[in-house]
Amino acid sequence: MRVSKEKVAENRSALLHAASRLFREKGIDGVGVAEVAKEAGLTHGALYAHFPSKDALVAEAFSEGFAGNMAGMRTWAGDRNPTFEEYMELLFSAGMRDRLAAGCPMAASASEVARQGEAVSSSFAKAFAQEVAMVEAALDSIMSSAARRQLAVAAVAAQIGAIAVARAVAKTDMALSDEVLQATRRAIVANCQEVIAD
Amino acid sequence: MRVSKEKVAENRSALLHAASRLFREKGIDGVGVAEVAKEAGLTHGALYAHFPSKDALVAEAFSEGFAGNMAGMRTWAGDRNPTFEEYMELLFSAGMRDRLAAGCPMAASASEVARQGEAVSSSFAKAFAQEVAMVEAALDSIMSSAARRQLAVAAVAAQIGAIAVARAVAKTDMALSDEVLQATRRAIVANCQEVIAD
DNA sequence: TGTACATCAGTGAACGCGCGTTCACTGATGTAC
DNA sequence: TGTACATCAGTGAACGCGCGTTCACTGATGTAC
Repeated sequence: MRVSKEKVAENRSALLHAASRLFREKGIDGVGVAEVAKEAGLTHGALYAHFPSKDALVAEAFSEGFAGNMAGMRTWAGDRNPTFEEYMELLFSAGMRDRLAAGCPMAASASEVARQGEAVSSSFAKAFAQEVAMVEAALDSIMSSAARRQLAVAAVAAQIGAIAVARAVAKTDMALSDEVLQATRRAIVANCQEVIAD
Repeated sequence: MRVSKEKVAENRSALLHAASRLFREKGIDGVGVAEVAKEAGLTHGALYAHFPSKDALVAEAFSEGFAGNMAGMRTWAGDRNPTFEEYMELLFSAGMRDRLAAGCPMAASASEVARQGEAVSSSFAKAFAQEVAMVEAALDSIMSSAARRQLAVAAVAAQIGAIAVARAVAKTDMALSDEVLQATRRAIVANCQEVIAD
């Protein structure tokens, strides 16, 4: 039966949130449209009134999840201006590794995105650029803009790798998992300090 | 019909090679056992005479693929002793990004491994440790062993992230893809030089 | 060395299952008068 | 404001399909005598 315009928007949002959470948790191929719809309190048929295909849902859910993550980081930052080191401590923390469902969708899906369609790839690229911009803004203004850009790109790429590796080995070697986060963060932060010192 | 012992070993090897290649190319969930068996010149039923389940095949195929990749790197190194910088140039190259089927299985499956069983996680951890050891051996002996270890762990984790990100955005933004590889490699190499300079 | 037979890798049909997607239908919402 | 009706989000059965796994069967291999 037809539902109110408010309810339509609400359902669409519920579908995106459910999809975003489940894809991060179980992988894109690991979750069916029926499970997403059920999680949102709907049946699978209703999903196709909102999205033309699973692929379209994946792309939108990725943007949604990333936007939520960015908002979470802005909340964490509050009104103080976190330093680069503080950002890195957050991004490479055990909490980031362990919060799969609410964490960064880039780290959760990095290797899978390469096999998805262009819409998903484009969403990923946009999200990456946004996170780079956020990190760049936290970098000391002493640095040249080119150096800031390079360091921010390296920091975000390294973070995605470190989180993915830390998650992959967590099931069998927690000490290694912690070491990966710490070592990668220290290398990135040390490089930042070196650039400033020059 | 029964086949000779040599043929059995040959078929098992063909299954592992096909699985290893296909999983990297299409993802673990993206390839069925029938496709793997067909690629190896067998029917799907035969696969279960060699492996008790798909999960067991995945774990062994991962080890196989990683061993092949390590062997390839040793061939590339030859009898000269590549420097850390040379290793990084290889690991962060466009060729590494583009050679999905023959490239490093860690970068191809990083985010998927977190959702697999313990056998796969254990295979991943072993492979990671081996690559770290290889990179560590290339590091200047001036460094303390702790510093070498930290730098090698960071380098391999950052490389996995950079390759995964570079592949994810390659479909829509090749300039960004190239930039990610270059920026991450430079940050890691610069950090190495800084450690040496201290 | 030759023969009889147990072994078992490989075949291909079949299993139940969940996938993404479609569609006839329902009935409350929103709109035109 | 009240009524008649078109719209369309949501339902749930059904589609063909490929999945991982099982199993009765085949027949060449390997072995025991």
